[in-house]
Amino acid sequence: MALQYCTTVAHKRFSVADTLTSGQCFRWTEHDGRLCGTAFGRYVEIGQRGDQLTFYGADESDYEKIWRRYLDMDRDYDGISRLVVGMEPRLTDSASYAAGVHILMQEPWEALCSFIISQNNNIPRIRGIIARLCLQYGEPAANAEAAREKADGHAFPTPQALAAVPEETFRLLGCGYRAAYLAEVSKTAASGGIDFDYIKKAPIDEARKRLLSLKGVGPKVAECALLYGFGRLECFPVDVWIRRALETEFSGGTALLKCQYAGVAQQYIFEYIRRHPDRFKKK
DNA sequence: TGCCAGGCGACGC
DNA sequence: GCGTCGCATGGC
Repeated sequence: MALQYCTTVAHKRFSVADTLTSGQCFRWTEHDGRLCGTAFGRYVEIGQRGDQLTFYGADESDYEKIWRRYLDMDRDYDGISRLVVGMEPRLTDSASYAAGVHILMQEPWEALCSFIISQNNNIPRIRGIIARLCLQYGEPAANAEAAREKADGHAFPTPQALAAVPEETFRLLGCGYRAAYLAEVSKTAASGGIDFDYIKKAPIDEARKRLLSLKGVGPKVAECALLYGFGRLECFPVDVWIRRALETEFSGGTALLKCQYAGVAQQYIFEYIRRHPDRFKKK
């Protein structure tokens, strides 16, 4: 696609591909070696060569205002990695595998919906459902005229847009039994019943309590939304894969689950599992 | 073809 | 509080 602007920045030990395909989000697509997607209403294609990142379709202001924060570029991940490995030497290898993974600062509403949809579901199907929702109900990104026909050129639908969608339509889009959850949470959010700003900065157990009060949001979905959508790096989502890893590799327990950067440690474990799936398949 | 999926709510005890 | 079960649907 012809994109009018591009901005290049350098960043050591960051991998945009590892970050955007590490299970934190379900929207980015890869075309011609670039990661393509929309967040905060802007479309971008991100290419990487070594430490050089190029944001096609983004000017410097877009990078500063959106992508720098979305990709969490200002945090000291080297320091966090050293801290995590210091607490848990068994994570040395996975921390190095996943050294380039940052925690995404996604829009809270998108993260919440995405992980409601993700429950008891597989990633290709989750991606399909979210793509159809965005294409049907999400606004096209203002800077991506040519991407209008594709889901990755659309914003995630607002609570208001989804609140107007009948539950049955969510079913037709493939949501299955999660359709009821999505319909209800959309109505709640659209009527102001979810205080996203408060959840961002509330004491963590209070933030958890708020999300757990929503139908269709259990411990796993709440932890994912908090970690990937509310910037709460102390959260540690436990899914079936992580549970298996904890049972096999960390059966003696680990202090990491309660550390300030538990979510980063979880990402290291998750990345490790992804690279060695045969070790963790269900028996 | 079945089994499984980045789980949750309802229910019974 | 804890264990069990049903749930929609498509990928593999």
